[in-house]
Amino acid sequence: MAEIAYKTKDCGTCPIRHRAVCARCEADELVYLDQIKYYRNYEAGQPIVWSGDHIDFVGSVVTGVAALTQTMEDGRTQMVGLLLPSDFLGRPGRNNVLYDVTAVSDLTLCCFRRKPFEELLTTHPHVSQRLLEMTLNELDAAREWMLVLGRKTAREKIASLLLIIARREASLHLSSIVDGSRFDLPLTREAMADYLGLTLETVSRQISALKRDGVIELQGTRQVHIPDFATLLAETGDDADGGMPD
Amino acid sequence: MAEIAYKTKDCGTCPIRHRAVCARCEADELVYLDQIKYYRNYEAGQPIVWSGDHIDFVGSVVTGVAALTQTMEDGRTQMVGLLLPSDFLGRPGRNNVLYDVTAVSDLTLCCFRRKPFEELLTTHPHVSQRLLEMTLNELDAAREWMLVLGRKTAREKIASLLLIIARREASLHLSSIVDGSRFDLPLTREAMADYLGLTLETVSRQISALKRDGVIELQGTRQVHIPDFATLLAETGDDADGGMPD
DNA sequence: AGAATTCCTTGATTTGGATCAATCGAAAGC
DNA sequence: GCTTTCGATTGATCCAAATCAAGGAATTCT
Repeated sequence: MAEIAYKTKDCGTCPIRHRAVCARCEADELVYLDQIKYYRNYEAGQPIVWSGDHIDFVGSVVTGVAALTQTMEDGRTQMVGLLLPSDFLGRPGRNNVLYDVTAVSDLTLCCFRRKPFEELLTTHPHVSQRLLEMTLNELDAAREWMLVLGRKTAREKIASLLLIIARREASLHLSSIVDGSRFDLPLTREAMADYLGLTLETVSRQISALKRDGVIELQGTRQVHIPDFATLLAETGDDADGGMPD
Repeated sequence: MAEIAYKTKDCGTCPIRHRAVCARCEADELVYLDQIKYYRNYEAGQPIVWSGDHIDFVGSVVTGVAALTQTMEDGRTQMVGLLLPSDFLGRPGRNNVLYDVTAVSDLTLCCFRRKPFEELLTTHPHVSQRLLEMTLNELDAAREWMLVLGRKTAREKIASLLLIIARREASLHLSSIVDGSRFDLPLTREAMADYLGLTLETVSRQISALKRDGVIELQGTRQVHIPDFATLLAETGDDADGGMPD
């Protein structure tokens, strides 16, 4: 079972605290958030909540990876959300979860009890504005994902996923030496298949093909090195610019 | 080109005005919204904005259907948003559009100039809370759509789309005699294909198959009658309950 | 009325990815 | 050290949907 640790220490990647609260709030709000904040730790593979469950917290990923998945009656499953560090989990105003949430790797969540968090939303407008911004970003990501699911080939799907992960890795290590061109895949082949609407065999074959063609290099089965981002980008089928910012 | 009509009359389905503003605001806010509100009309097939364009308004669909689509270099396209009456268009805080937006049928938008609307968001917190709620709903819809794109068969995809449209139609005529079991498809076969990640031939074949099997009835090519919702639901592959509310 | 266009249907063939099946390597348990 | 387990790889075969192709029905244009 998940160990629940009540602490008040800072969690480096929490976007609510750091961007919405710290940046613009007064000290008393920090104290308030600290009072309703706690940490949850999960091991790789553990379920966090099941679809339909009551849920009394929201939170964000501090370390590790969590996945939202939907399952059909006959067992077909599709991942519909991939939560990396700093991503937000949970939906204010809803009591029940619509998706299965599982820890894909070892995972630490920074959680807030839902009721007081919802109160904070009504009393501190910029928190809900920050949440709106984050949700809109997530919607944009979901729509890019739809293009991947609906129209890309297996090879393009794999290339797209590798690029997404590489970029996220890079953004986590902004100020460091790491360039994002070498990283550990946080997903099994099966999880990648669930993300991309493929089978794990096809994922394995396409990764082997990309390796054979020199687009990526592998150390063991999980550590990826991208010798040239442009080559990988060309394999995704996307435009070179990929949507200009603001 | 789009006719831009400056009017102040009420638009029946605008969720910002009716749910977020009318329900909880004072009269002066209505006046303010009226000052920045105007209508745009488009004919079926007309583009509204292209990906990358600057956009200076947000708004919501009053009548008709609009689509957000993404296009790859080689012309493959995927619809990533289907906007029916009462759906919101545009992203506060972003100057440029990420998707092509087109009128699928004749369309009327109720628009607000973006800058004053964004000011309203900061001065009237419950508007941004309402917008958050709407965005979260859209994200849920996007995630259900991902399951459709990633894991469903062509037949299940068609059944799912028909059910989505039937439900939306029904919700628009809540208090009327119409039961949603008979409606006009607002989409061409090609638009349905773009929605579902299929070709238009496959869409046509599967619709013919559902008709042959008595799941749906057709009057001409667009008017659909659903004799029994349970039968159609069974064709979607979804759970019978389909995610319980709250 | 006839021609052109748009939307849809249906048939024949191909193909990319699923499915079924065997094997391998690394880590964990006894 | 040996076995079990879990994740990954690779091969052989199959099938659902794509592709290629021909027409049909309804609407608009001339």
